[in-house]
Amino acid sequence: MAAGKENFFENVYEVVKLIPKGRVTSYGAIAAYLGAKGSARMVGWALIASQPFAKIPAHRVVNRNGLLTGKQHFGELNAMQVRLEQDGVKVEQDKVVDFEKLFWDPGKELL
DNA sequence: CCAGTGACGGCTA
DNA sequence: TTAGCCGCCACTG
Repeated sequence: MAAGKENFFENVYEVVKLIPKGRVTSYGAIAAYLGAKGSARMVGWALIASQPFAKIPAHRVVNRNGLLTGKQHFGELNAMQVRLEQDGVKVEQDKVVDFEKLFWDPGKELL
């Protein structure tokens, strides 16, 4: 882990950690905020790497549909949903309820 | 070195 | 409206 691209990962962790409780965001939003607009996949990759690294609320990051696409990487499939519910986010069918309302844009709320 | 895959997103048919 | 394809960047085999 020397440096360079790691900056991108570090930025992802920073933003995700700044997500307020009860709020959620999307990969594309983070990617766009970091300047990697269009490369939302890299954000997902960063979260996978962030999982064992630190306590990153990755469960607050979902896809553009508000679907818990990454629940599979939380160990148990319901772990992500449970965590979201503990944060005050309602989840139905592995999907965030009122995703638009709970959506937290780093480039808009943070900026 | 080349090919396939992946926690996504946007466009086209 | 829904379904399918391509594009993005990085990692593994």
